[in-house]
Amino acid sequence: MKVSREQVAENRQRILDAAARLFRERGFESVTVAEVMSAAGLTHGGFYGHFDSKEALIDAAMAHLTSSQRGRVTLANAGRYADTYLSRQHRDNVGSGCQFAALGTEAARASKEVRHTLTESLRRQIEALSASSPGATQQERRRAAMASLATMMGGVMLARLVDDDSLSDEVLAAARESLRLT
Amino acid sequence: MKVSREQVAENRQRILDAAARLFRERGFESVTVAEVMSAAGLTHGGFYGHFDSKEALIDAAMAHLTSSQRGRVTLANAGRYADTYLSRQHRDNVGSGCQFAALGTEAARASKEVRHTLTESLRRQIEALSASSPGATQQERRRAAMASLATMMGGVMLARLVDDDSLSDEVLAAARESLRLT
DNA sequence: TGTACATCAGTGAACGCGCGTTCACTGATGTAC
DNA sequence: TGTACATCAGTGAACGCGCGTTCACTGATGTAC
Repeated sequence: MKVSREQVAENRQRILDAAARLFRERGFESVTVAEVMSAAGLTHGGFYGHFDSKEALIDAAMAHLTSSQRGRVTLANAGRYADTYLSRQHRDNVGSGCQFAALGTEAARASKEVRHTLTESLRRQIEALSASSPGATQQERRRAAMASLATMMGGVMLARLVDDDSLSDEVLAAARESLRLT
Repeated sequence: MKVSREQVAENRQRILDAAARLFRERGFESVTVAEVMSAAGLTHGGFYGHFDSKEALIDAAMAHLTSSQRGRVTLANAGRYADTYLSRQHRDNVGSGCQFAALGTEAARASKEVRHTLTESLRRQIEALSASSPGATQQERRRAAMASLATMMGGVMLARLVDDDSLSDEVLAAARESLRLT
């Protein structure tokens, strides 16, 4: 049955929200189109009315996250952002967390489009974080921001893969500590 | 046809080498058992004589890497290791590089066994790097080592996913620079 | 504003391909004598 | 040391399941009058 234009737009958002959460939780490959549609309250057949392919959904979901998360960093200063990023809260909620820490190594092998989307997203995060990073020159602050992001993303990635809670906490604390010193 | 015991052992090593390379290059899920066997110069049917399942191969391949890479860090001091790790050479050769930078976000969702294998591998890397890390106490050196590893792994992960060569180089340089300051 | 009809978003069955896994078979190995 | 035979690593066809994708159909929407 046909649905209203508003309903179509809302369904599309629900598909993107579900995809963005499921992809972060379980990876691009092991999430099925049918699961995404079901999580969005729809049936799988309607998927291709919204997207050309699963690949296109991946790209759209990454872009959706980028736009919905824009501006987050600038709300806090660099140190506060790092503490939030390197928290147990973030580590334990991969489905609503940073797409780089959740999908980074897979994204490196993703389509040209996905990589481009994520590159632009990273660029914005670097710029936002540069503003509140230490350094005398713009380039120094930019470098500090890039290094901080690497530490944060690497730290959360490691904290998530480790199977020992105490080591995981140690990794988060060590990364937070090292960012406090910069 | 039956083959000699030495040949069996050599074949097993070839399967593990091929798997370790292919998994790092393309991820656990998109590499097929048949591809691994073919890369090892065998046919897919013989796979189950060596391993119980693809999952068991993933675990064995990660353990294989861990044991074959043991001791690498200790050969150089922390700074030299970081420069090598954060090199274009490493970034551009994912198939022979660090398993965490190549597979980290996928590994966080892998089996209990794989996560355990990687946790032990990380523990060894932390200990090896601690020895040449800055800090007055053992705990400070350990924390410095963990933070450095997070920066290195996050840096290479980001440098690989970015679709812009100059930004990718900048990320590597920024991470190297920040480790030089610690 | 009300009615008739064309449109089209969503449904669910079906398709086809790829992949992990199994299995009967082959023939070289290695052991018993 | 040489021979006969049991073992078993590897082969390649086949199986079955799951997933991305397609398609005929349904029925609510929204437009033309």
